[in-house]
This record gives sequence, structure tokens and C-alpha cells, in this order.
Amino acid sequence: MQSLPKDYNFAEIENKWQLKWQEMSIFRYDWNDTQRTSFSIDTPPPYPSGELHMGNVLNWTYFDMVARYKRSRGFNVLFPQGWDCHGLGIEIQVEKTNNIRKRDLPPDQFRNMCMALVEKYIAMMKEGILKLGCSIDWSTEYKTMDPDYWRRTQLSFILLHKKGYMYLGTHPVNWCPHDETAIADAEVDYIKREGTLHYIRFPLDGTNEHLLIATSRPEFIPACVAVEVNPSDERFNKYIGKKIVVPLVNRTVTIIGEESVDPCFGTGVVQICTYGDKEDVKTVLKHKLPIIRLLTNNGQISEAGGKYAGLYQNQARTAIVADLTTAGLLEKSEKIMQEVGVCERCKTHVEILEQKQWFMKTMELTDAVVKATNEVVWYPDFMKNRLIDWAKALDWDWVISRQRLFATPIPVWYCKSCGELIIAEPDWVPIDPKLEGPRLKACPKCGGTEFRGETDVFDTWMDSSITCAVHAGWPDRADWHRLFPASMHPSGTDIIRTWAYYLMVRHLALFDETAYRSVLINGMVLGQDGRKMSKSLKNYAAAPEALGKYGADSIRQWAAAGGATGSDIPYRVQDVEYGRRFLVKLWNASGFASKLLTDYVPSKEGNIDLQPLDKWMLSKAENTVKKVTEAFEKCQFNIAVEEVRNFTWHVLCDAYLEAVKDRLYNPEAHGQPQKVAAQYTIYEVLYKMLQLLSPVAPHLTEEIYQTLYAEAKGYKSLQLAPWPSFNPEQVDEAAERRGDLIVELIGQVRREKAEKRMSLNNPIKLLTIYAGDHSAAEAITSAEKDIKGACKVEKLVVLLEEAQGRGREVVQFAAVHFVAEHQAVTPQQSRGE
RNA sequence: GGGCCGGUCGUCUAGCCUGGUUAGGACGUUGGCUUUACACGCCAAAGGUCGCCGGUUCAAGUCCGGCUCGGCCCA
Repeated sequence: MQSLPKDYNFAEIENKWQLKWQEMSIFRYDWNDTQRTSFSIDTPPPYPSGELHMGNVLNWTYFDMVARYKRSRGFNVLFPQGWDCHGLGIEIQVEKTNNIRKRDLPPDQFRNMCMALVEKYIAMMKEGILKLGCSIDWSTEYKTMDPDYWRRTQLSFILLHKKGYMYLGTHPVNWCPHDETAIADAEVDYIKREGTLHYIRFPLDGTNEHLLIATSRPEFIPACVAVEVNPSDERFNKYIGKKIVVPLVNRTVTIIGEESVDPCFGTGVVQICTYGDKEDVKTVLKHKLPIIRLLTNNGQISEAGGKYAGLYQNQARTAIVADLTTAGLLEKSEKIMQEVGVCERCKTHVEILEQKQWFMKTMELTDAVVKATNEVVWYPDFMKNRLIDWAKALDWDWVISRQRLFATPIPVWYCKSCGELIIAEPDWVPIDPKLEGPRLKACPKCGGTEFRGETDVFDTWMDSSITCAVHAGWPDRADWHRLFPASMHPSGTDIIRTWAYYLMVRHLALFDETAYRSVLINGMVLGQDGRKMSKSLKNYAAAPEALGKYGADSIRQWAAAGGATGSDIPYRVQDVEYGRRFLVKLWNASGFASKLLTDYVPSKEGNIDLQPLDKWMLSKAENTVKKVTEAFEKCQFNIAVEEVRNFTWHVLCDAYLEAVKDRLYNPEAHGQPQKVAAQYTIYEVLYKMLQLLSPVAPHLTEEIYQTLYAEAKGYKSLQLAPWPSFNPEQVDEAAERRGDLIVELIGQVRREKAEKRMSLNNPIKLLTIYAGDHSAAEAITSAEKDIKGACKVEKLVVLLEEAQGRGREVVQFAAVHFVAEHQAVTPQQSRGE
């Protein structure tokens, strides 16, 4: 057996194995292998936003631990990697860095600038993922901005259109006036801010009376189409059906009754505008009210606003409040706290505009989504509520069209003469309708030959919500169902409502099947101070820097053990340092083992004369295998890591290795077979620990495996070795009880020396043990040589009798006491001074 | 206003589903020790009325109800 170098050089080891694993191609999904069961991980393609951050590190460590664990459990694992390139984030950055507006230059040129930026970011993130040591099958790498990926997005749209799930409609949508595009509910954030509630007199038609309405958005008065009160509100319900005059524009509208009006808020009288908020949309639909389109796409007041046309909203608000004051119609204004919807990208107040857009009929799939979600296994379980609650709370179909540039084109055209809609056929894609016409001679309806290509593009989620199928090989492989539904979809607490939801709804619509069978949730990474990590809070940790400083195996331990799966975890350097210290400990223990096992020939247990402590060790190790395996099965990475670390450090190193050292150093006193038994035990137990730790710290465990075990075990990588299966026959409870006593006794004797400030190798002339009963005496006698060796005892006497107050107690085995007659030396002498 | 999650030594975290040992671990603190792997080590110590109140039970950190504080999500 080879021995390990003295120092642990993580940078060298990690780099070496990352390259060698790639050379060995051992992380490829094997399509030719029909023996092993497939396990597909639906790696969420990240949005390339710059360098890898600690949140990515947490996620990818989770994915990779699962991939490696499942592989060693005998699964044929698919661990793909793609990049979700499109989207507003990149467009905004390209505009900022080049100080341009996207509409100022040809779309293709702008697109190319976006692609260049994405490529740069991908390179940065990829470097980080490689350094983390992820066992990704890089032959699967894809980018959603590549036409070959558009093809899939476009095909999915065409198929869903054929199934009746896609439609072009004019509906109110969330609209960002800054980015001038429709956005989905999922892209709207809510923030608290102070607003002003204005109390305005609306004259009752044909009387001198008025009603006082309260509104925080007086600029919408020109779009007021009704006034509503709660029908059970005794103050106002007599007015229901009466007419009321909208001030400034002098339009007469009807007072309607509506139960959703809160009589306690404001004055209990509310104006309905098209559209002030989502509630207005419901009311308008229910009462079939007219629609006044007050805002333009960039947030100015339209022609419908009369004298206010052309003003931006805040200007219009000021003007209208001033005019109301002049007219004596503004009774008062007061500050209130309100929550408003803002665009998650640019934080602009989101408006509701009636727009012609493409939609997917997601609402009718809600029951199916909820049913499928309930059948999925969630880690942790309670997280499924987030998806179910979100799905049930949605009240609009999903707007899938966007008025952007850097995205997958919607493959449709409109006939210039009759307006007929032409949808691309499945074999036309990928296609960009802005650059190419439909592959038809003429319009099937009117025979026209001129077409207008759709300029709108798809929401980015249209790309990323088909990954379960795409990763599996759809639509190109006939056997893609080998990998579909995905075995596991990993998601974060922040993207359940988008990623997990859209995946489910798309795959259900396309294939009538669940998208995934399980979901693994990661929490957010917090700063050292427990607050959300951000550069502005100065609690930001750069992942590449941390990886360079501590190494992947240490960082991965933090990710695995920092907290329970699904919970937010703080990034704490102390945790990473502890991880690194553990690796050093394991390295030293392995180096120690390799030195003591140079003459060891791996052999079968049957030929080994196992001593009580060996049996104790083997049984404890077996129980550790059981616990760690169960933890990995439940994705409880923190428990798995803690179990292996504590066992390796304290049970294997502190207790067992210390106790059998003498046997290994002095076989003449113990016997050669006894030495071999200790060698066998160390060899087997250390190997098990390497395996149990390999999903978490793959590099170091591989290095030790290659040096100490590869030759005998025969696997070209530890990653290819089968996971240690728990063998109940290896568990020997009687041996554990006896071993516990022996270990505790040795510990107590050593502790006594420490307390007496004696050197540990200070000899004990006579150790008298009061065993108290037969079984304890038998246990102690059976390990007599190990005890003498570990405690430097010259003569050991085991008495059956009870101590009756004599000697020192062996804690946890209170009946057992001992008296040690130490050689009379001063501490100085014992140190050899 | 609704939903979900959490409140455990100075700090972070496990245990709670499936009630029952002295509530486990890490970091930090303090003291001791060079011990033929490791001072990035070893041995030990101090430090917790498990957010509050009530209930169930022989027994509650664990189950039930209420309250409170914090986080996230939604309206």
C-alpha cells in the first residue's frame, strides 16, 4: 500500500481530480445501459448574471451530492447543465454598459451584444461550477439562446396551440411602463411605501349632495367608469343604481353595489377606474363596464385624459389635485402606508393595461397542477404548500408574449390583407418570423401573399419551463421517457412560484404527465450577520474567492451542513474552516493508517482474529452507514455530514486509533494476528467513511482512495464504487456494550493522568479494576492487552468485587472503578526533562 | 388581512413527525497537555428555566390551543 504525503494540498488535489474525472467520462448518462435504473436531475439552467455566488454554490452542492449519491447507489444518473440566457436583465445591462436604448439600433445588433455579454457571464459561472467539482455531464450543455433551443420552445408552443392551450387575446395585463412590456404575475414584486389618500367630492347627479370617495390615485379620475359601495353599508346602499358625476371630466357614471368594498377603508366609497388595480379588472368584467384606456405604453396620459394628455402620471396627479382644490372638491389628503406592485427588474410601478397579447390557458389547469403537486415528493414536505397556494391564488392566464428583443421569437405571422393568423408548422422551427416568412405560397384564407411576422417574443419562462422534457431528450429521442418525468427538480424557496409552477403547468399541458417526481428545495444564503447577502450590506462573500481560499471540499461541507434542507443558511467562515480542519484530520488519519498498513494485505473477515474493540468499531461503523444512508435518502445533508464527521473524528480517530496504536506498534506484545485484526478494521472502516463522505467531499476522498485502496478494490474511481449497503449482521450490540466500557475505561485512566498533570505515557505500575460483576470483568479481561497498551500499564488486575467507594469511577459504568498506581515521577520527569 | 416557516447556551445549528436519558454538535471563551498521525491536535471546564401563557399526560423542547416576536410569500 502506498502512503500519503504529509501535507494536504487541496488546490492541487481538487484540480487534478476535476480534470481526471472529465477524462474518465464517468459522469455521462449512459444511453446504452438499460440495466441500471435512470435518475434524472432537472438542473435549473441558471441565468448568467456574472460570477458564481454563494447561493449558486449552495444549490450546485445539493445537486451534486444527490447526483454522486445516486450514482453510487447504482443509478444511471443524468446531471445536465444548461444556461437560461434570455431576459430583461441582460437587456438592461447591455443598455447600461453601452449607454444606449435598445430601440435605437437594429434588433440583430442589440441581440448580438446581449449574446456576447451572456457568453462572458457563462464563462465566469462555468469556471465556478467546475471549481466546485460538480459531476455534471458536460456533453449535455445547452444555451436557451441557441436556435436549437428555440426550436424546442417554439415546438412546444405550436403543439400547445394545436391542443388549444395558446391564444391571442385582448386582456388586462401587468405592464411595466419603463420597460414597455407585459409581465406576468410572477414578475411583480410588492413593496410597502407611503402614499397619499385623497378625499374627493363626487357630486350626486341632479342634486346638491355629494359622496366623498377616497383614492390614492386621483390621476385615474379621467378613467373612472363607476363608483361602488358595499351593499350592506347602511350609509350608502340607498344610492346604489343612482348616477354620480365624475369631477373634472363631468362624466356621469352609476353607483354600484359590490361586496368586496371594505366599508371601513377610507370613506367606504370607491372609484372604479380602468385600470387602477386588479380589483378594478374583476369589477369591470362583472358589471360589464366600459373601458377607458388612460395610459400609453410608456406611462403617459393618453388622449382619453383630455387636458391632461401627454403628462406623465406624477405630473397628472399634481395637476389633478390642484384642479380639484381650485374647484373646491378636495376635502382632505392624508398619508397612508400602502403596498404597490412594482416590476421585479426595474422597480417601476406596474400598471394594468388592456393589451393584445399571447396567453396560455393556465387557469383551467390549476386543479391538475394541485393534484400533481400533491403527488410529488417534496424535500422538505411543507414546501409544497408554496406551490399549491400560488397556483390557487392565480386569477389570470399566463401572458407569454413580451415586447422585448433578446428572447425566443413567437413563430407566427399575420396575413397583411385579411389578418389571418398563421402558426408555424412543427417542421419549420427554429424560425424567426421577423426575418423569414411563413413557408406557404399564400394565405389559406384569402390567398394573400404578404405577411407580417410577429415582433413579440416569448417570456423567458417559456424557454425554461420545458427543461424536464428537454433534458430527457424530447423531441429528438424516441426513448426520452427513460428520463421523464424528471426524478428530481431542484428549486429554491424564491422560485417555487415560477420555476416549479411553470414546469408543472407546461408539462401537464404538453404531455398530460407530471414534470417531476420530487422537488429538492434549497433556502437562501444569508450573510455572516444573518441578513440577506448583498454587496450593499457589506456582508457579501464572493464564491470564487472562497473556493480559492478554502477549497471546494471545505465549502461543500458548509453548504451541506450549514442548516436543514430548505432552510436559509448563513454563510459563515467558521463553518468552512471547521470543514477544512476536518479534512486535515481525515488526511492525517489516512496518512497514519497508510503508514501502519504498509505490510497489510487486504483479506476477508473470516480469516481475521477480531478483538473486542475491533468488533465494537465495525459494529459502530455499520450503524453509521445506516444513519448516513437514511439521511441521504431523505436529502438531510446536514445530518449525513455531521454523522460522518463525528464518527470519523471522535469514534474512529480519538477512541479506536488511540486504543489500538500499541497493538500496531508492538505486535510482539500482542501477537501478529491481533495486529492484522486492527489493520483489517482500520482498512475497512476508513474505506466506509470515505464512501459516506464522497458525495460531500469528493476530491479528498478520491485522493485517499486512489492512494490506499484503488489497487485492491479495483474501481478506477471511488465515484464508481457501490455505496456501502447496511448489513444488519455486522451489528453486534453485545460487542458495542463491551467496547463502550473498554473505551470509557481507557479514557478515564488517561483523563486521570491528565488531571494529575502527568504525561500520558507515564507508566502505571499497577492498575486495579473493581469490575463489580462478571460480565464487566469478562469484557475488561478480553481487552486486557489493548488497555495495558493504551494506558501504559505494567500490571493489570481485574477484580470481580464491587469497589465500595474505592478508586475512580468509570462514568456511565458506575459499577466499575479503578485504582491506578502511577510511577512516582514529577511532571518534569515524565516529560523527560 | 391571509398563508407558510422559525424563536433551543454569547453566536449559529440538530432534536420536534414517531412525548420518557444528564437537550446533541460547531464556533467562540477559559484551564490543562507535545501523547512514536494530526497544536489545523488532544483532554477538560464554564455557559441553556428549549419565546410567553394555558391544556393533554404518570411524563412536554417534542402533542393541542392561545399569545408574542422575527422572516418569507400572497392579498
